[in-house]
Amino acid sequence: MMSDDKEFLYPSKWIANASTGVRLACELRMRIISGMVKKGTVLSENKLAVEFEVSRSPIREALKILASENIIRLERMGAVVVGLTDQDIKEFYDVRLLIETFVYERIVQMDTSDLVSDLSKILEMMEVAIKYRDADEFSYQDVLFHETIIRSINHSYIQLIWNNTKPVMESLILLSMRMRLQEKHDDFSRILTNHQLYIEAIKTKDREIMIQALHQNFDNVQNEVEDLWKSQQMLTKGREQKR
Amino acid sequence: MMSDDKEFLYPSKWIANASTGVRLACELRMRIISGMVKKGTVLSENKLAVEFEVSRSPIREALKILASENIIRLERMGAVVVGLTDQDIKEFYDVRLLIETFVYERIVQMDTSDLVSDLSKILEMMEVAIKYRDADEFSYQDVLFHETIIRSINHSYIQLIWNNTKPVMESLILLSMRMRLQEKHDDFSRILTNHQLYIEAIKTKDREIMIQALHQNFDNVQNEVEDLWKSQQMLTKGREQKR
DNA sequence: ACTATCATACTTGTATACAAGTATGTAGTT
DNA sequence: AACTACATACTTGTATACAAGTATGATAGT
Repeated sequence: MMSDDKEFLYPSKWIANASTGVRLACELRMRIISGMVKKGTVLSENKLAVEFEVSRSPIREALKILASENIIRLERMGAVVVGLTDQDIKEFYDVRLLIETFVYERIVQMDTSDLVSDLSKILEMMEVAIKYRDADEFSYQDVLFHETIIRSINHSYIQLIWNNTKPVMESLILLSMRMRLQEKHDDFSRILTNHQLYIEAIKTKDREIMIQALHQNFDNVQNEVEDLWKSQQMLTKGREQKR
Repeated sequence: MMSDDKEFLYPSKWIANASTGVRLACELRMRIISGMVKKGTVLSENKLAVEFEVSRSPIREALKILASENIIRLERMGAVVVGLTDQDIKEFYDVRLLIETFVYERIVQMDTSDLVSDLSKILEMMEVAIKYRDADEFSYQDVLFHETIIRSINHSYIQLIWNNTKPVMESLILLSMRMRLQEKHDDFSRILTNHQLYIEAIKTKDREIMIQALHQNFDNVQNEVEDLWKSQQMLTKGREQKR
């Protein structure tokens, strides 16, 4: 059993009833994307099993998951950490834009009253999360916001793409929000306004507004990337201090 | 070790040096998509292990793969076969269209001489495959054709989506081509003309031609779906005869 | 000093063992 | 007849054992 007395980057309550393998994947993903585990590192199943005090079975499961996300590369001897370059992150948002544009084209042909209601609820949750300075909860609701939009069109393969990209997005947002909560607190109100714009675009079915919302949202990309590198620097410093 | 003396739907030489788990995933995928394993069936790891004469480890690996493709659904007790509805297949081609359109927008900004050369080679391979009535080889080259186009833009997340959708596409094409080889042999020349059009669109960077090529390609969808249902009927009859 | 060979300590892939939980059917009770 | 309790035969998740292959380094020979 994976002991939980150590420090983990991934919020443990989000995966309380997941299998050990999935939990490990989430944690390793965070460590890799945050830069805590540096790219080029070779991960050995045995060493990971010892480090996390579990057997190789869940470790193998975790590595398979991360490999399917292109975060690591399974080779003959060991799993090589690939990580994310800023190029990767840009390309990641290419896909998000592609998907969300497609989804919106479906949404304008639907009855959206339920969806708008769901999104409004999530938006209020996000406001509460800010009020209590809970970056993790904010991230959770942020991801949920986009997931709710995507699920609404009931499209199996779009959903599949979402499932495959969600973990990376979740990690990116988590790291970015934790960073912003400390240094750039007024970013959050901009994010809220942007999400309000999403809702507006869905409610009015006005493509112009949607384009504006997407544009604003993805203008944040550059910021998030910067946050990521800062986050990595912070982690590095943190670790150096411990030595 | 997985014995290979039984009848398999998936071409064994395509996965000669893959792990047993991956091979099992390919075979199970074919059986599910072809309808040989009916949707709603509950697969048990133990029973599969006995049936394929392997241990549970590779079976688990295979089931994880199929679950990530939404072909099965892992539940508390057993893996439920989901399979593909015609709706799923339509949605599958939505995504293909989305991806290939995106890719083409990148391609028109590139130097495409190498790509055109690669594609021409594959096209000639396809011609040879037809000449020798080799449906499997034809399918292989067909999939490779599209994969080559997608790889050419070097986009990590588009590549990731391709990796996640390729297996299903491969299965669909395989089943469809095997069917057409018997009954609709002149379909193949239409497919070749269509692929020639793809090359033309890439060479000339003329969006009109590309739209035409995509249009023609995805007009085949309806045919492929029909082929799939026919293929299922054939398999069903074949199995009934054996009883 | 340099190269070839081989022992060794790693690696993954697969098989098996064990633990914990769940559906099912049966026996006993009301 | 209907309902409860429990034994049983399943299920998955995790741990461990074993097999086969690979990188590394030491050792012997030149």
